[in-house]
Amino acid sequence: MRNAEVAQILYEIADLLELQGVEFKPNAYRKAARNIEEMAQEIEEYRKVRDLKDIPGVGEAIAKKVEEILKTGRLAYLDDLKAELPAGLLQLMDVPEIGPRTAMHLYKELHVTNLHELKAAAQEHRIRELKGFGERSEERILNGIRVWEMRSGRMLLGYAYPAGQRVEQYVARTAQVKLISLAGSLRRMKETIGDIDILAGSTEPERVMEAFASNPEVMESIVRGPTKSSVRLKDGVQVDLRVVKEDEFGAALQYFTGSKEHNVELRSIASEKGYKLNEYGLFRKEGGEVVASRTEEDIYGALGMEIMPPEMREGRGEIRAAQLGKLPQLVELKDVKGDLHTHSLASDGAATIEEMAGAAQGKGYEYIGISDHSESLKVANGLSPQRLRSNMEIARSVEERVGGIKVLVEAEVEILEDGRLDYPDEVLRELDYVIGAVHTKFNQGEGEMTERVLRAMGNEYLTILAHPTGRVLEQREPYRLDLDRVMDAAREHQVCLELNSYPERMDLSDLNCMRARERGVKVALGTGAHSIAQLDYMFYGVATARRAWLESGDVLNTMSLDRLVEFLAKRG
DNA sequence: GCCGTTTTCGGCCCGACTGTTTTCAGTCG
Repeated sequence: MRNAEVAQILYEIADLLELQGVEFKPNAYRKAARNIEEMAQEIEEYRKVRDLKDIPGVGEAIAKKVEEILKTGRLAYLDDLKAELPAGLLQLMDVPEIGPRTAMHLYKELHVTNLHELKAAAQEHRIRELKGFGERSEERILNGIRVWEMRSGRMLLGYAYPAGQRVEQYVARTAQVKLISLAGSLRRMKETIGDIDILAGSTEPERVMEAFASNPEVMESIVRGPTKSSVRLKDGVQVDLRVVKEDEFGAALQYFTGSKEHNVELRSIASEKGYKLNEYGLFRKEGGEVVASRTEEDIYGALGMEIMPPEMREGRGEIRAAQLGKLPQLVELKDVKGDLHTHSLASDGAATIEEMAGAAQGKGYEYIGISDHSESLKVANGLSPQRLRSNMEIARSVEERVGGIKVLVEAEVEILEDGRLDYPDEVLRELDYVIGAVHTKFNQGEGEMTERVLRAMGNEYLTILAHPTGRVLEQREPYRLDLDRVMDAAREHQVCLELNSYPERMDLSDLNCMRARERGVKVALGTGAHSIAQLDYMFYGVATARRAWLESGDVLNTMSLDRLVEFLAKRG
């Protein structure tokens, strides 16, 4: 059983307990679930060598339950909990504005057990008759259902970031805005974003709120207070704006950047030190005078630690590292010396090799890898060996014409159903390096898929495994693959795992990149760009690498051209 | 249910906003 599946069961327990009005336990279960979900190792392996109680948040009781889950694949306790309440009640809590209290209340008073019945009850005006509810609450619930029905999931970072920047710049034009920043999960560069958070510093919040609401991209206003407003943009995404005084900006930025787990941890440290931390500042508990508030550096500094980049603030050990002065030197965009995965007109790209090389040179890259698809991927106009060779010649001549950039000729080679590569070795040998990728037969079983990928990695010409889990965010689950074995093989054969920066992929994920780093497997950054504009996706790939605590030395293409060539020669 | 250089028992982050309230409960982030 996978860590995510174990965690899922614990999350479900938390939701059910919360529904029953049980205090504190839900959070205990969630904490344990989250730590299991994010473990570097499969919990089945972990159990063999260590005590489950060594996992933070897992004590006597949860350890026993996890044992039961791992042994039997299910948990009697969860079955019992489920038996006490209708299954659809959990679904109610997915509707914005409906929490555990409201869900339970509606169930007890109106016998509403699922979304369908909730909608009917609201439309028949039965909710407004309840004590504690009114016309407005009923409308709010109906609106919540509409939003729930409309929303297709979370927004991808690659699209949310530009949207956030647009709104930020719009608000920033207001004269009363002295300081402004993106905040929340967008500032932490999470791969998907629930809503966009923006923080402004100003002494005239009403004017800022006015400007915010006047943005032509705004469809409706959700809440409007003196310090907090929320709107929904025409494309459905929610944007929250907070306005604080300038000298509180640092405290507020820290607070609204989060994550929740990071903040909870930081607050308890503040409390241990005799302080109280909130969005207005760090205060002494006794007397209440301000200790720090103006900048984030001041806050973290007063708590006895270095400030860490927003991408790290996920409550994954960064606070401890900061206390010890052992924060990593995260990789930066400027460290990247070239894009290792791009496409040209020859297969399914939209630009010529010359145009791609010119754009790469304009970015200050030392090299670019042109990796068109291999022959069997017909939908992408995959190249026959003959066309591949003519592509190589074009690349050489481009190199001479454009100058100042090395064009590496490679290919994104299909890993066939049985793990063979789509070109014979004598063709692979001619390439500067080889990227292997799975684009077909996603539905193989875990054993079959793992063997397929391992066999391909055993090919001496394979340098990089592209988008190793095959997921497409919000669309397709990763294929069934034993990633632990793949990572072990990657280390053994010196194969690099790709962090494909295409917003829909972002594969490996931040957590999987962390696992790669811990195992000493190098990560190769590539955009999979099909056009010149998409070369910019490198920015998001670097951000994800930073979320994985990767340093420049963990990433293949921070190498200079000379070192890269040396590295490739050693392999092939 | 978990956890501990203030605790092995008694805590468990904290504040804004909304709606239905005469002082607060629920939700959200």
